[in-house]
Amino acid sequence: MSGTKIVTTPLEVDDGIDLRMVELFFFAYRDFIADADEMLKEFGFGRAHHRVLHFVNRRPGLSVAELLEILQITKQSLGPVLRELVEDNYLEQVSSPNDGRKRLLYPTEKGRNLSVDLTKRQSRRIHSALLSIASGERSTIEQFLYGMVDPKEQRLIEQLMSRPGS
Amino acid sequence: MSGTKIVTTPLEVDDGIDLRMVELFFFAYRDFIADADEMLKEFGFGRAHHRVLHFVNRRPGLSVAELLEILQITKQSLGPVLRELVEDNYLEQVSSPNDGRKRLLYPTEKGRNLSVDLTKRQSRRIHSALLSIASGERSTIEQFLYGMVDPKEQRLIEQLMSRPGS
DNA sequence: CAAAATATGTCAACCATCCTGACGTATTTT
DNA sequence: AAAATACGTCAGGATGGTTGACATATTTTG
Repeated sequence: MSGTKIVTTPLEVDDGIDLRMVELFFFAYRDFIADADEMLKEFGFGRAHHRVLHFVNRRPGLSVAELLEILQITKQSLGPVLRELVEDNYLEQVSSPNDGRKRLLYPTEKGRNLSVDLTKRQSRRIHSALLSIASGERSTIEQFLYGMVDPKEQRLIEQLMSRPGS
Repeated sequence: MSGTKIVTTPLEVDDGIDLRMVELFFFAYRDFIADADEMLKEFGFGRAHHRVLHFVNRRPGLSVAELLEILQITKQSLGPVLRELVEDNYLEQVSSPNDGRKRLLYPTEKGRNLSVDLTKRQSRRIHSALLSIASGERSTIEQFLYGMVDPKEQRLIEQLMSRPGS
């Protein structure tokens, strides 16, 4: 009854709601991801392929289990994606010499090139966005983005982004 | 043959690839959107509902056609989403007094409240990310995010983020 | 060495969210 | 009166994820 009355005033910046930042962040990401999506479509791939390609390139020799852990998806979802990437020669699977059960994932040169191209495109957008910004303030942006990550996850991604770990 | 050789060296920051920024941006958005997703799930809603709710709150009295324009989806995709939001009393549809064909969309108080709650949560994350940053540098972040948006779209979203235009 | 645990792959069924195309209806414009 | 517009809806399909169950190869354990 009373709760169903309609509201005619636009939602505005108040109550400490940082509407502007929320919307900017949304639109910025939308266009950022579109760069890669567009390129992937030409290859008949989707975002799942992109993520797999990226992390295998970041950590060549990853096992399937480790990849699932990072991506937080199920084996059954990964299956087709992995198969396609291997069939089209972007990745290869090699039985681990230490533990024959494990299939280690490596990019081919073709896979490395695609990964680089995808990242380069996204990187170019970032670069041009940074042009309008004083060179010393780059670290401010990094700090902000890092601060947006869940504190629980910060250590994990720190690790992921740094040197290959094992 | 030669192109299928496997690569064992990890992808690193070089060739002007801003790998760190690309990954930070990805993880930052992942957690940013997770805030809203989590809350939406409790209501049985998805991201499509979120976007509709948001823009109707931003511009009460929007027509269906205008909404489709903003969301860049089809009428058929919007259909079920709109129906659910209306059924559950988050939105109402009112025939336009000027043009009876148009159904203007308004949030109910319930819809306004949910929209505010969703945005507040995302805003809180932004706020805490900004805490570690010198107060004067907020505009740097804004400038960066704005610069990430397609130049073609910048005017459009500028307009969307400012006053209701119609 | 036999049994249990692990790593992976695969089959089937299901669900959500988008899509295109076609058509119906109410309303307004010409 | 006819045409165009705004909206809704029905049918069919693609994608990308899910869970459960089961098969196989390999390693670890008792």
